[in-house]
Amino acid sequence: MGRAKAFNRSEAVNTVMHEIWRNGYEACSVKALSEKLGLTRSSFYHSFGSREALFLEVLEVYSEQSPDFALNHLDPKSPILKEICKVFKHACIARAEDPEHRGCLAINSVLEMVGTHDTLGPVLSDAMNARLVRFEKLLKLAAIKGELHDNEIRSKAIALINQLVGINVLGKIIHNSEELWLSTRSSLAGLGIYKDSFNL
Amino acid sequence: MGRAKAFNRSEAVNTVMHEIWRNGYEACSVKALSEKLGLTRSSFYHSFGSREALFLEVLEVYSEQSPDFALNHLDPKSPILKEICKVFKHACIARAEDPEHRGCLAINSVLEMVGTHDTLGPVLSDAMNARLVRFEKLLKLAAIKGELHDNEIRSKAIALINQLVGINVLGKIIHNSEELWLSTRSSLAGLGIYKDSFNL
DNA sequence: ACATTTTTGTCCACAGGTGTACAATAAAAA
DNA sequence: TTTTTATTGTACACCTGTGGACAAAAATGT
Repeated sequence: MGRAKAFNRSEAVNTVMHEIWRNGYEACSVKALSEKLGLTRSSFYHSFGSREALFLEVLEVYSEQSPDFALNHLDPKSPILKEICKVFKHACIARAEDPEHRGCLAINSVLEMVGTHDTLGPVLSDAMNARLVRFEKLLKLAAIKGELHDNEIRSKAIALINQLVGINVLGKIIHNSEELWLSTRSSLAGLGIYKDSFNL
Repeated sequence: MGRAKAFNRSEAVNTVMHEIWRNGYEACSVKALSEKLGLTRSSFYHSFGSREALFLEVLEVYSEQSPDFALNHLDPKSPILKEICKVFKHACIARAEDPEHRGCLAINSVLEMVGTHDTLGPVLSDAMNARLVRFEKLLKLAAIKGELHDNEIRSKAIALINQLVGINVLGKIIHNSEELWLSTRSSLAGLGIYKDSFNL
């Protein structure tokens, strides 16, 4: 009953994700995306509703494959700080060694749309804040477990986001993951989050 | 001899700077800029040659009023680290308290164009690298003067750029300059660059 | 064969943008 | 007044984009 879909939806979302990642949201017109997908514009609108709706779908998929996704399902028994540091090292490698140096889709989008796009701006801003809150919770947990001094937790959480943002932008300029990581490690060590015993 | 210019060129460049700062380069079409300036498109092309040429002019003007411009003409006899920290505090205030939360024009442009714009991308990337080299020189000088350990200078210079980038992006999310500065101060202290005696 | 659903092709009317060209007008100095 | 330059108005030919409409074609299960 009924014709089968000719294209794999999640594959299409993935393709669009990479297009927006590479070129930014505004640079990806419905026409351009349709052509990339091998669809007509009519089919595009029929399948995805609108470019904005598709972006939200893309953002969800992206967040699940982002370097810091691991922090969402952290075992409370595991060494929190070490896991955080691992994520940062992973981010340095991912950003500096991406042959296209695209940075992080979410952060790129924050820069592009917070303050200018009426509907997507707030969505992105909220997503960023959620990341901040997540770091705050993890650091509090680490403090309870005795891995960290319990002072300036909020400041340190902001510092972590700050560091992550920096890595994503600097990855476009500095293409040497080792250099990026050594600098990141210095900063994390300064905050009392990296410890030499981690050996990363 | 000959008609006098009806509009102040540097005033116009300033207006365009604020437009690009607010909305990004690509969002500012020649038409939009011309209208903002109260010129026809013909006059625009006649006066500025092209949008790209005008952007380069804007970038130069911007860099001279950017929070970190002070670091270009630093008296070698002054306390280097303290001056650097002052610039960072100034940046926190400027970014968080900007009612429009535009961040830094140069960094926004890096995000928008490095990797996608053939001619402006490299210009922006080079400008960023120049900032990095400047921090490196300042830290070396500070080390010679005994203000700083002379190890990991390059890493620390990268960390400074990283911090500056982070502030510029986070200013779009965190609108509390005190919070931003306290976090920045923690990071700078961790790197051995901020010292309590600075009292900032 | 049939009903059903997806996908296509092709329109529409519209808004916005590019770069260039050229004649016309305005303002200032010689 | 004349020369010189700045600025305007207008036109061109073109490309890209939006969202929606509708009939036609293709592919599938029953």
